[in-house]
Amino acid sequence: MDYSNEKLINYLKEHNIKPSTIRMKVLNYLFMNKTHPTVDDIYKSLKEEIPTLSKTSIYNTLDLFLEKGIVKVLSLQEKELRYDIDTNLHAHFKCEKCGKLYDFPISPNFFNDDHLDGFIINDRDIHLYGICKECNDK
Amino acid sequence: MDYSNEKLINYLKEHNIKPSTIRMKVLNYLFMNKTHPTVDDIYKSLKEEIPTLSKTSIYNTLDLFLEKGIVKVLSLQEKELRYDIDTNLHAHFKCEKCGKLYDFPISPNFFNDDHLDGFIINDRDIHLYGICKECNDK
DNA sequence: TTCAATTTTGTAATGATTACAATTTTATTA
DNA sequence: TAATAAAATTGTAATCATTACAAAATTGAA
Ligand SMILES: [Mn+2]
Ligand SMILES: [Mn+2]
Ligand SMILES: [Zn+2]
Ligand SMILES: [Zn+2]
Repeated sequence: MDYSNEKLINYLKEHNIKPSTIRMKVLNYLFMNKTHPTVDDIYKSLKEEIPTLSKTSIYNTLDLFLEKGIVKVLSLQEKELRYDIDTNLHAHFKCEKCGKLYDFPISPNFFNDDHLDGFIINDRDIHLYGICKECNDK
Repeated sequence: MDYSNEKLINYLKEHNIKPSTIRMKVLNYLFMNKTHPTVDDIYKSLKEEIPTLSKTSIYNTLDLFLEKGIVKVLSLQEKELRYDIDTNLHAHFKCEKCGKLYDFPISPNFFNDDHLDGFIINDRDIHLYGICKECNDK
């Protein structure tokens, strides 16, 4: 079930983003598909309901969302870029077999490390790679 | 002080890599510059002593080193790729001001997490971003 | 409705990486 | 040593995701 226009508009406004058709569609997609999609995933899916859609618009929209802090871009191995609507602190596990990207929680004081005294940490990427339980059980 | 040819050749042979001029030069560069260099860093530096050097050779060599497991490639934010001759478990801190990439140790059982029971972890990337002590003190 | 601002589109440019064939170097054999 | 084969290196062209940018469409105030 898609999000209501009202909810999407409010969410965008709360984050100082002027609502527009495409911004609402992309936001709805990200809310509905918490699979850490790529630019192409988003583009291909939305292209079906908006045949005139341009990929540049997806880039523009995601760049704006990044700037306003409502998405985070994950730089994975093999130059793979994925977008995450969940900007709260958490880590990721990428299955090398099925390609699925799993979330898992980490503690905020994960990095209370003497070696980093005096360092200001603004951002953290914790990416694990391997075989997920599901693929492993087969 | 550069590494001796003998040492470079032995190191390559130990890792099932046939020694060659360029492989030795790249390996020596990586041993001497533990700064997590980019392809371009390596290319530009070696180009000075080997004017005929082709960038393709750097790509070839690093791909071979990766395949044989003697380097690790770090996929950082902004699509930045850096090469690390230290393949032991450790984490990285990138300073957003000076650009320097710091190593810091982490414990092997860092990821003994219930959420990952049944998952096989083959590789870990822990990348922090912020301002380093040195930049911060200024 | 008119007009300006903003959004969206479409196309061309960019730039890092890759593919691949030609050349050079190295090692092997006669 | 010379001839030959194998491997390494080079140089150029192709690829492809992303970016730049100008044109077109849409929106929203006056
Ligand atoms: Mn996530
Ligand atoms: Mn390192
Ligand atoms: Zn899997
Ligand atoms: Zn710094």
